[in-house]
Amino acid sequence: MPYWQGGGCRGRFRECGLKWTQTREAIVNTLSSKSGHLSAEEIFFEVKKVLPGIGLATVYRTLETLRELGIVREFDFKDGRTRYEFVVGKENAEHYHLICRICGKIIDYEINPHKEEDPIKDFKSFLSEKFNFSIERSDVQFLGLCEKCREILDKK
Amino acid sequence: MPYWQGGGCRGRFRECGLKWTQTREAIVNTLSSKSGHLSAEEIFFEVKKVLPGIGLATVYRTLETLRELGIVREFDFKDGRTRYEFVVGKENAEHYHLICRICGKIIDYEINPHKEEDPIKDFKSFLSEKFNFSIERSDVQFLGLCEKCREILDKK
DNA sequence: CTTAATGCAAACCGTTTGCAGACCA
DNA sequence: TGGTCTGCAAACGGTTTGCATTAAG
Repeated sequence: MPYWQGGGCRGRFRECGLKWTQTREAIVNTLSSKSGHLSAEEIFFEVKKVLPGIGLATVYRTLETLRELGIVREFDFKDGRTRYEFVVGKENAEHYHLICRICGKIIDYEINPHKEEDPIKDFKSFLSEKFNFSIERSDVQFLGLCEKCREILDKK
Repeated sequence: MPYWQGGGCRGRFRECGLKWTQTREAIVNTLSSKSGHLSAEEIFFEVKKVLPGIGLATVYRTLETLRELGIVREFDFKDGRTRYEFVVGKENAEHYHLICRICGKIIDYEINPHKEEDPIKDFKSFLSEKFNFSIERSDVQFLGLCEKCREILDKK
């Protein structure tokens, strides 16, 4: 059984005086098993398979709690819905996204802080110092054309 | 008279078979005179001072057109509304934003490509090559604490 | 005179909220 | 048992759309 089930997350909830319910466990399990960037609705339908009675509002409320606890992270890919990603086990990892403006494909480039150095670490230090600003997290997206869509465009 | 009024933008509109109307001119003038990151509603009320009969839908439709023409750029600062910025005259400039999570203040760090080199140019080249992806524009935001809010927090 | 652009109001849609009932500690 | 949490449905708010009218070229 993965370590966070009934473990890490449950403990974090309890420390904060929050209750660990089957609904919350189901949502955390979905987030941790499905990789990628899920929308609230996608999570809702996924959890519905296990708990058919779940409500969409509960998913939103749980996601907000999970975000406050640092268990999930929000992303906005400008498609009209917020997307969520499970970050337990990679708390300090940095994400960089390449988003294709044609097909919407998202390439996730992730830095494992134990292995590699953040490629824009120096730039962050520079900005922190220049503006006396404490950077807590970053949201770095590059928009453009993926390989396939560029090939299709080139042929036209 | 600034060069874009009845000039650059008007020409760009005509080239595309689009009409240059007083409404569009008023919106462009507002965008170019008010610096910063305006929401559609802020633009709406600003233009209303000159054209009281303007409708909010027209502002949205015009902003979409301006975005397609590359005259404005969209930003999402996670406050629930899209923000727009006039980019004529700084087409190749890169923007980096520091956003305070307490007061919402946005520090805009802009690179003038004629004077300075993009601080994350190498990282972009690296990603482009690694994923065979053409980066057209970037959206780089750092969230954290500004000087004042950190001082307030420290005193507590 | 033709076609695009506008204003209005209603629709849209992701998200939030109020509340009565259910559940965890 | 007491305080959360949940599901439901209604509300919310930024954005979009349909349509009749107006205005640009």
